[in-house]
Amino acid sequence: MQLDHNKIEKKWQDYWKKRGLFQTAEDPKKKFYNLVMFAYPSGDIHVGHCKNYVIGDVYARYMMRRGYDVLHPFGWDAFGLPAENQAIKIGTHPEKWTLENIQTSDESLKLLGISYDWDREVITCLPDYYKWTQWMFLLLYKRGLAYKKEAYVNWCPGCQTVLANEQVIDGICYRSNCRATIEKRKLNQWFFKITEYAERLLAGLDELDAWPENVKVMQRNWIGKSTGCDIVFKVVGHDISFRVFTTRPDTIFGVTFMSVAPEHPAIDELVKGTSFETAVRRYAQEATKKTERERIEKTKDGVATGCYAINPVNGEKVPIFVADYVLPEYGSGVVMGVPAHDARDFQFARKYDLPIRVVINPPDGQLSVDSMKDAYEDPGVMVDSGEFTGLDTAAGAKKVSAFLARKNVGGPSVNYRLKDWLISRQRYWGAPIPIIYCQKCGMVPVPENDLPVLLPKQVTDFVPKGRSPLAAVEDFINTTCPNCGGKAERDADTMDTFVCSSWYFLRYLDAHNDKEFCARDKADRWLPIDQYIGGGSEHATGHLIYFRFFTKVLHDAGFISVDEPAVHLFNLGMVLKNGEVMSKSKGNAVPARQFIDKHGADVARLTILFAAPPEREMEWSDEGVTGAERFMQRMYRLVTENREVIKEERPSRISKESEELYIKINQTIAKVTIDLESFKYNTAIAALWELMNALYGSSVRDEVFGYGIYAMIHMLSPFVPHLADELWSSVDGEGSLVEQTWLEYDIRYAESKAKIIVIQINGRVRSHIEVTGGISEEEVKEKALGDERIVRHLEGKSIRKTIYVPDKIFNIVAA
RNA sequence: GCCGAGAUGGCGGAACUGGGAGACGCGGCGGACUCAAAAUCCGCAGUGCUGAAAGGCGCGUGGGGGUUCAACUCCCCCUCUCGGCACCA
Repeated sequence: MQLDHNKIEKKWQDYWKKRGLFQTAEDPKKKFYNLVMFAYPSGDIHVGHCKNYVIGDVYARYMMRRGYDVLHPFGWDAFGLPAENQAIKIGTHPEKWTLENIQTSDESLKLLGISYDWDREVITCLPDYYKWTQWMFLLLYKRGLAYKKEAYVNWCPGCQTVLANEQVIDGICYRSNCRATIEKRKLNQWFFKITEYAERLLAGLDELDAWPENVKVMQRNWIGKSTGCDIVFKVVGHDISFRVFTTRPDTIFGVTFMSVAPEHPAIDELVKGTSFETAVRRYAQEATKKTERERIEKTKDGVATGCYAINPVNGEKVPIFVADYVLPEYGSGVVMGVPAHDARDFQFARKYDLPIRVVINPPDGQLSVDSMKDAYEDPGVMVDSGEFTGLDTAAGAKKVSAFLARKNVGGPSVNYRLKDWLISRQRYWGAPIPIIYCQKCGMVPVPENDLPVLLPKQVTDFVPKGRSPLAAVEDFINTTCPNCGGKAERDADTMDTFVCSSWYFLRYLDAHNDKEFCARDKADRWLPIDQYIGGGSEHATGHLIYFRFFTKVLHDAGFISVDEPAVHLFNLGMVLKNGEVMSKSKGNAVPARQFIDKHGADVARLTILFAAPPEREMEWSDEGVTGAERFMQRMYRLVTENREVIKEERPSRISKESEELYIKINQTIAKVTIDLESFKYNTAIAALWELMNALYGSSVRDEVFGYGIYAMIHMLSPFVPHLADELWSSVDGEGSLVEQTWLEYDIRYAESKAKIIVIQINGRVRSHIEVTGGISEEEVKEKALGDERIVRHLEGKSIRKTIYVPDKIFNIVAA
């Protein structure tokens, strides 16, 4: 009797669809929003992609059986560079390529039997979606959170567009097919003011108890809060003062120079018309041309400006340098140089023979400048610091801050590493930025009624030339001003696709609404996401910050009541093949469709689920497939060969010889239930496998045995739903198992009656005794000491003491 | 450099709150069925020494110390792997 997976799977998928089992309840009594991160449509899906969907599906189906009204949607993050690059390569339109990919992938996904509510599918590149992406832009614009500024930005020469900070990894483009070294360019670009939410994004992490710690740590690092103090240095002979940030105000008496970033706008004025001008200009120019990496890798250097600044605590004059180790984007782009207590300043001072002044001593010693090989950066005690001498770092920092504040030359201050999110892109395949430039009125947002600003389809030249291909589309660019009706031009840039993905979870709630991105009552009904199943930790400092940011903005604007999007987050490990991440471009992808065709969706599901715990990386191997296939066949046979004894009632009478089997059944129900709730699907399946082995090995074919098979069928349903429903119907079960309440175990038979108590001597296992029912410590001791092997081992030794762990271990300490 | 996660048989991986390490699977070996093979079913198996065998004794969760009657689990030090951050003042 062979299992015909193709036939069975088709049958049940059709049935689920016909019954509308996965259509979301309009009026949920017990809602559960189960969300799997949506995907980029890159051709067809492979088994590596399937992991996310399968794991999300197991959870969704389990929650359905727990009586929840589950919302389990899917969609496509459909804008983005690969479509455009493909268009350039083979001449097809990005939209065509993308929509075809989506269609193919949808078909494959449906073959997997995932319980999606397909009616809510969202596709971000379609106008009814990106209309609302543009609406989001306008919302941020109105709230002062979207702005345009000229700044040094990350330019990817490969992609011919600017990138957000989050998309630059080690100075390299984040796109795996690009990996070009990022350059700095001064350009006028759109930013979202995520920094305004830095503190709330940071503080909110403390409330996210059910997020993995590593993701929270990564976000904290990314936001990079430091507390310190601002200090104002006046420049001698100029009407300029620098407000510098430091985390170590206690080292203020050790300042011997200042360094200004080469990008700093004040440089011009400092050196104009002086003998330093040429050298400084040249240095600044060269420095700005360098990539971030080049700047990091070279030794610290700089150039004198001939100007001096005044230390506000002691009135000392210190020279001002331009140095490219100073970052223009952090703090004010100016730092005070304290060589004795900062490694970078130390290097710089040694190079230019600047004075090094020790103002902090270690708690238990004394530093001397001559013998110092490195800066002393740890906390210590202030010395040579006027009235502050003798204070330790913590107290000193506080006192100095307060002193500066009192004198109105600085004071306590906080800085974040997080930078504003650069969202404009010089590429075609994205949502157009809904802004119009009027010669008379200036920058004018597109009125909401005019949305969407449609992406023109007649474009044929997608080759990036440093500006958006849209700039060349006259029909698109030329428009009239919504204000005055005069001649005007549209913004030619499109938005970062991370903008599209920052709010997609809201669109699922009301996917067909053409009046709002989502009706308020629907948002209130379904938010927050109860379980977010994330693709991997690479999203920790990108998408997972952005969508928190959007949630907070929409909350502040009164559109949703939550201010964190997701309660639980579960991050999955990737699927590898031959030690590398499975992907089409690496050529190691196992196409899902092909695999399902040959082995079936349930085998694919089982292979994925059993191979490794979901959060860990898993290596795809054919050996895993063999096991899964065997499991399916054995289960199928178990049912077909014993159909007449399968019973859905708990056994009324438990005979002596089937008692242990009944206990095993109940233990399995308990174990599988716990594991389902905590995403330990691999051990849940191991438990099912054990029960199956026990059923195969059972010598009785009574009602306990029959109930065991029944329970197996039940428990299989989240993991291998097609097989489970097929078996369910073959034993006259009604409908689909997703409609059946999850099994409860019989608490009276949850613990094995037969116990083995291990007898140890000095912690080594020497023997064991078997007991059924209760036994007292005295009895155990008596039996243990009477045990032949124990007696032999105790020869010539005396018993010091004994330890008894009830029903488990009896340890004799002897010497 | 800093932060986080991890290292367990030939392999993927189990092990509650400190209580028999190696569940379950793959592969392997032996047996049954078969003319034979596949499939299937049953059994064996961490490793060393010892024993004809049943068994016995030792060693074993990256390495080294420690706490404990008892350590994969707790503490200290070290090595390696993976991920993140890193000129952030």
